[in-house]
Amino acid sequence: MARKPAAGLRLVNPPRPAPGGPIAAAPSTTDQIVESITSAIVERRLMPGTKLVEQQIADVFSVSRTVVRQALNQLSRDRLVTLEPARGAHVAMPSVDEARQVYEVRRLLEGGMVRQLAAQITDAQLAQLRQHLADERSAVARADVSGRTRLLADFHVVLARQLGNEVLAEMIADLLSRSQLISLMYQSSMSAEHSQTEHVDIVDALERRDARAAVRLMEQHIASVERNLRLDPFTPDLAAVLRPARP
Amino acid sequence: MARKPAAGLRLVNPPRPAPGGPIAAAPSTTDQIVESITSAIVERRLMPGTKLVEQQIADVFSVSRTVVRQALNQLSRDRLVTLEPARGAHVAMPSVDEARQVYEVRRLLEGGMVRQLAAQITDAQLAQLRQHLADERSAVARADVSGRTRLLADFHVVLARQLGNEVLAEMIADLLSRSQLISLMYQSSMSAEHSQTEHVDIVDALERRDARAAVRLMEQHIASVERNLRLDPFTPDLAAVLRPARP
DNA sequence: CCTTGATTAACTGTATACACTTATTCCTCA
DNA sequence: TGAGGAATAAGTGTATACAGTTAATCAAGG
Repeated sequence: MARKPAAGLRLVNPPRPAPGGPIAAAPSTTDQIVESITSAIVERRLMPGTKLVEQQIADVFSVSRTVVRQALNQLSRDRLVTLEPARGAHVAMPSVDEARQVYEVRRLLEGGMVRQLAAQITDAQLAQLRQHLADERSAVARADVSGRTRLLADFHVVLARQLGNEVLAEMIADLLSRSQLISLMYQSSMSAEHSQTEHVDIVDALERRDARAAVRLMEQHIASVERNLRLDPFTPDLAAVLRPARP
Repeated sequence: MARKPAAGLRLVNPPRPAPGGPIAAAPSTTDQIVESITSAIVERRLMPGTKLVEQQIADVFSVSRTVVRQALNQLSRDRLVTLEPARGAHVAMPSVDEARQVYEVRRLLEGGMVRQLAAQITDAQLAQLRQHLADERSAVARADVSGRTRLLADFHVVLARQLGNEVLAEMIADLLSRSQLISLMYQSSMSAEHSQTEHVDIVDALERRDARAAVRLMEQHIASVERNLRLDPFTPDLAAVLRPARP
């Protein structure tokens, strides 16, 4: 590897964005790295099993290993990377068991969530959901892969937020990122169109304030996502799973 | 104010002795510190709001700040401590809103959990639950405060484990530690005896394989725990909440 | 040619150094 | 006396150094 370009004298301004506006919470350098690696994983630029060498990442972001280690620790708590003592960090490879458990918890949580939401949703919130569905549809139509993936996942978080429960929303967001890792690892055959129409059905049920139907549709939706994974224990998608780690 | 007498923190547990028994996964130094601080918080030796100075903790455990910072980062992801940039770590002070949200999620998750469990629980698992109830009763009888607190919380995790869902079990464990912080912050008036008998009722329903009753009892149990908090927004327990961080 | 063991390189884990930020102390002056 | 503000102490954020461990390389022997 070539020598590092003299980075020792950059004491002035690291990539800190201007703190001018009504910012909520300035994202720390660590958070930026977490975000960067997370999206790299979810957008399949980093395949499951890929080794994440601290110094390499540090060079990419022009920071020290200290910061990178913090980021990797956070990612490991999100289960997106695994840390083995003295062996380093790797993009996680969730097992079939773990996959099933994640979807089971999601059915539990999100089923209960829409049951409550059906009882208290407002017209303004329904309008917000309709808008979200329109965005989804448009992303699907434009074949905007990363946009539609994000929107299809955000749908579930928006529902949680509408319950006014940030604790729930964060848990679901965590489960969703794990779900996305799982679905890329097990090569989901689910079409985005199908997911999108199921979302529409759920919102329709919510609009009718039909709790029972909303729960049933949400559970079916998650089950259908799970069913479209290739979870057959004997023939996981080896090509995708074992592809040599070369970004 | 007079100068602080240097020893603001009394964490007690210095390095843990060699793990003699069956090794599961060698707990790293960081994990030991996380565990130590967690139990200090849950057992009320560290009150909400207490500042956690990195160097002091490092001295207690004879490690460098590097390790302590890792531990504090983990704890902050568990929401047991809050991290403010350049201002340090403090034992978290969950808001009334957050408290309500945590219990709402617990009702959702644990209600669904016992519903499923009622449909599939085995006699061996029931025996394990009975044993756990006996342990609880004995700890309550002996007035073993920290033991009974732990056992009453573990009951919920045991149920999750019996579903064979480790993902669920970990989520519930996280929610429980947050619940414990909440209940010590808002001075729960709930008696351990009452909690214990409610646990018995839940197991009874599971033994009858009565899913509906089990769900109802679990939801009532969690609601009753929540109801016994002093969550009145206008008169939180200021004495406990605002006590200057001086053990 | 494959296996095995020693040597070397690469990488992680922890400690330490130092810059920068926040809190405290203490002096000055109204 | 008390408010303001510079000086100072305390504490956090990041970089770097170094020890210990794992993985890779290569040599020799079966």
